[in-house]
Amino acid sequence: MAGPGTPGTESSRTESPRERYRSQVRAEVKERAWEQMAEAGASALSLNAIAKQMGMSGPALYRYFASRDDLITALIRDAYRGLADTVRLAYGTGEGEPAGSGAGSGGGPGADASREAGRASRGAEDATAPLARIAHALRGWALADPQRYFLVYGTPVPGYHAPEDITAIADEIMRTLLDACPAPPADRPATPFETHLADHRQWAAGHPAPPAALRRALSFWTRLHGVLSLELAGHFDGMGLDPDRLFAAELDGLLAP
Amino acid sequence: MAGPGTPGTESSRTESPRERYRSQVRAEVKERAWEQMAEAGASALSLNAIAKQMGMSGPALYRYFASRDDLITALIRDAYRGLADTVRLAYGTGEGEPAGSGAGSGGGPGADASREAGRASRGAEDATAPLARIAHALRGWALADPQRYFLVYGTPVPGYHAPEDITAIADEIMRTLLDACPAPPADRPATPFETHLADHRQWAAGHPAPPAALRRALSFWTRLHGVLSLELAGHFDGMGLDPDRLFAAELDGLLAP
DNA sequence: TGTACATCAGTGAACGCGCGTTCACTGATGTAC
DNA sequence: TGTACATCAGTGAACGCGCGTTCACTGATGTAC
Repeated sequence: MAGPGTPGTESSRTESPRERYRSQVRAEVKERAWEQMAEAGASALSLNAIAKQMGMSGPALYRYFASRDDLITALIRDAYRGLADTVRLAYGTGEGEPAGSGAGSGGGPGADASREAGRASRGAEDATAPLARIAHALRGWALADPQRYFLVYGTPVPGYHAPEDITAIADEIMRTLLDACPAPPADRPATPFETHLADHRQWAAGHPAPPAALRRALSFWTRLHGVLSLELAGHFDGMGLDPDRLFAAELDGLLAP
Repeated sequence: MAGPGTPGTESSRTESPRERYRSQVRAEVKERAWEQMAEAGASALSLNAIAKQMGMSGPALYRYFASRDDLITALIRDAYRGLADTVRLAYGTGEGEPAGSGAGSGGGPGADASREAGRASRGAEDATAPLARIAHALRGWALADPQRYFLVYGTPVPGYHAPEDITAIADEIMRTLLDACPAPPADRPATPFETHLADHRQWAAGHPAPPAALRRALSFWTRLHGVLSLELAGHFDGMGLDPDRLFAAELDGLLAP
């Protein structure tokens, strides 16, 4: 269940040369896969096409992925992992992923290192600043590769159920959001919906967040996903408005009372 | 460009028997297509499979649709049309689409008829009531067939550009939202973002809505899409919370100041 | 009312394609003594 | 350091599949005189 200190997706300490090579090829296959997806969408992903692009024969890829579905699942996992790391990093350090970063990475080593240090060094900042940083990091990550975002939050494939280790990453993302939600004034009475949430918080099991924070984390998630996914899908394109400002306005409304 | 009184998608007045038959078959093809999409997603849609299911040979369908893409475009158009009609109807009458209505229809005759009557007969209702009605109708429409909703607002196919008549329907939806947005107190100063919107309102060209209403219509759209698309994609599934209440809460927050 | 013709729905065969995947095999790389 | 063996990456041929789409044709339905 993704304990602390989980190593990066591929490379791990003390690999043999062969293992290193395997990791490299696996990584390149995925990179080509992302390129293909960016060009024609997830449904167009083809093992043979990837192999050809890499100068190999089709069957060769079966040394690295058991099947096409296996590759896709790996991509989904990497997307979730990258998103979780981006969010966690933005929460912890005051900066999101470096602006122009490509689709690859997945938040390798170094993510853990600077986290707590960053938090401690900040003085008394606005209580909502972490959420704001997360929001911008999230958007940056999504804009860098919209199809990657949609692989996480886009149109579901009717029969598909993500394996447990992926849903664990999804939970991790929600926990980070909860971590980032400021505690509300303790005297305010809980709304009926907040009470409902307090009674149905499987997704926040074990987290000390109070009802109002549950509510806020949920709103943060659903509202930002709303603007962001419409932007990524191009629905604002002919409208004339500036998506940056729309996002900022939505974020403002979210952070203010 | 979808003027007033546009007839239903297929059937039109004084059809010859052959034309009627054509319309029926076209409609059945689409119905099977929706079924197929509901089972395995849009990418799995196959003309041959539809033909087999209808007891015909594959090439027969080319009498009704010029190509697979042509069929998909027709489905997208119908989805937009159905959504626009649902929203317009909810705005005009005080009721959304009848609860259990299937994927077919597309808001045939009768929609225009009862519209204005319904508006007139209501007394002094809350100014936000139309938006609330639209919201619930929207959700009902989406839950009735999630893949249909995602065909409109889901993961985009990278190269695809919708034909003009479809984007016209999208505009129509926005206009209805603007119609439904209550006028704000005239003395409140516009926020910077509202000013920006007032200066970049291509999507609201010709509509008399004031800046605050533009803002509200946009928020309505993005925020409801946020909750709804996450719900439809199943992201709330293991979380324990009640999607009905989450939606209601988000709607409340949207309608209150 | 009946005949001649045009329209059009649907068929079956065929084409070419690219897909995922299996299999037996070659050749290079690493390991053990 | 050198030899014997095991591991494993990659190949090429092959299988079966279903897809979209074209084409020449049959047979039923509608239309004109």
